[in-house]
Amino acid sequence: MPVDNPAFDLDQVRRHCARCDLRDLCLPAGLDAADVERVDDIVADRTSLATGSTLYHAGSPFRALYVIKTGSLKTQAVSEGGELQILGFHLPGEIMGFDALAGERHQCSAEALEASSVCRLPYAELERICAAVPGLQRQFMRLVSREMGDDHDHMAMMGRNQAIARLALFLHSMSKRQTRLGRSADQLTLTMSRADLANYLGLVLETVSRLFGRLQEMGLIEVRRREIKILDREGLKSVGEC
Amino acid sequence: MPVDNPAFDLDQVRRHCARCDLRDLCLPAGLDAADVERVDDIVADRTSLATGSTLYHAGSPFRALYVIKTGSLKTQAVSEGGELQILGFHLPGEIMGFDALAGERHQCSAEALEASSVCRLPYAELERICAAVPGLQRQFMRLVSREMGDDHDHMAMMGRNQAIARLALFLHSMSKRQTRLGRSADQLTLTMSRADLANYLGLVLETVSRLFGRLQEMGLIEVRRREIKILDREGLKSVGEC
DNA sequence: CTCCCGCTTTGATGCGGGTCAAATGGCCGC
DNA sequence: GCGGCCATTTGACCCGCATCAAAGCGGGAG
Repeated sequence: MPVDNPAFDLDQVRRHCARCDLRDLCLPAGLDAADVERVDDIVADRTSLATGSTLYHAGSPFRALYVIKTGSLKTQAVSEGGELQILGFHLPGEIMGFDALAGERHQCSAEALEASSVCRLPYAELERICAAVPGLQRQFMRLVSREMGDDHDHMAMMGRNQAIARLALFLHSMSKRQTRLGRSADQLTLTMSRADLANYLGLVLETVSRLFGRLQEMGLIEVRRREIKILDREGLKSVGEC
Repeated sequence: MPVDNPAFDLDQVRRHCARCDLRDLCLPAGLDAADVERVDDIVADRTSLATGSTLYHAGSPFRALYVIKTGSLKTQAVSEGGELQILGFHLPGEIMGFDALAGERHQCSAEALEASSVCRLPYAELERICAAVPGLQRQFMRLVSREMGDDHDHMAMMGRNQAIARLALFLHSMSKRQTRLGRSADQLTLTMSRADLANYLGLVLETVSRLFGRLQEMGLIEVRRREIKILDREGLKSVGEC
């Protein structure tokens, strides 16, 4: 599963939360140096994932949580009837695998949308040091709570029954999430296919494609393949309100 | 907010997780008697809620989590454009308020669908004893994880674009959740209005009403107002698969 | 460079479900 | 028991999105 690249200075990438760009977004946020060190110690490894490779499969036993370091992933569940539903797209600093806790097994699969890397956190050890480091416990809860908030945004989006409102809301929420990472709010690089996006939004891919066209004609965005530039944030927001 | 009824033996209802029917579903699950006692001690109060009354409002500061003891509630969020989205229906044993942790404020409102009661868990104290009681920490995580799983079920439902599949999936998942409570799997008493249900499913209420009719004609369920009897579980399941 | 394959766009058509409208039925207060 | 109100059902119409089909477009392999 881990992809080693001997030509690369692994030590720089693999170790030390203290030097990670995401430290203020991730578990170490708010901890002092000594406690960051303790988190650092339980990170089992920092795995690289190629595009399309799977971090975990639905049904496999739960051992660890993952925090995304770079790249992006999608989570998806398959119903008994074989219907696939994409549950979310996940960006750096976000925690993954939490829905497995209740049942001891992963409830969905996670797949890399581009070359990505994640930090693996064996749950047994995380649990142990959470009890010892109160600030970590709190920050962990915040991350999980943030995931839940993202899920609620997703639901609110699926609730709109104008298709164009869904797409507008999606773009708006992606833009908002990008800013959490310190990236530009107006320049999005979508890493998922139109088919993935359509599934996520509860539409078919042709509709999504047409709607990108419509939003562009309206002067709200500029589309070039998966590169999206937001030209009129307010206008986009109002389209999102049906 | 708390409704006192002096004719009722409060002590029996209000205190003692040890005697609660939900103890195996709720936070005390898996704890020994001494630890259950410690959980008991931090339960600030066991509040009664009348139909339509609000447990917490979106935007209000976060202080406590709640576990439902009896009855049912809905959570809903209002977008900036004033659009309302029902995020979930919540049954006894489920934990509420968790999505507020990330932002210090409640992100959605919670309203009782019928006469209900909840146990209030001040978060600061819960955090404190979670660190001290490892089994509690774990069970707390399980409850939160279960909430997340329910949210994912909701998304999978919204993803189906056949309206009748959504309703069938909803009925199926409610039935499943009922069984967690030891209730009959085939007899549902819906506590939400058709309008609430429609909003939850991303449909309009007329459509929901017609679909109940369709499912009844198909011999899969029996509808009488909000009382639903499931006649053909397998058939219902296959309708849910589009 | 060229071929080929998968992703994306664009077009034409039909139907499911939204919308507007009105009737029915239960429940509560009086 | 009666009247009024709100929840729910039922009906008619029409639009938006799914469906089916085909044409661009870009990127990777050779």
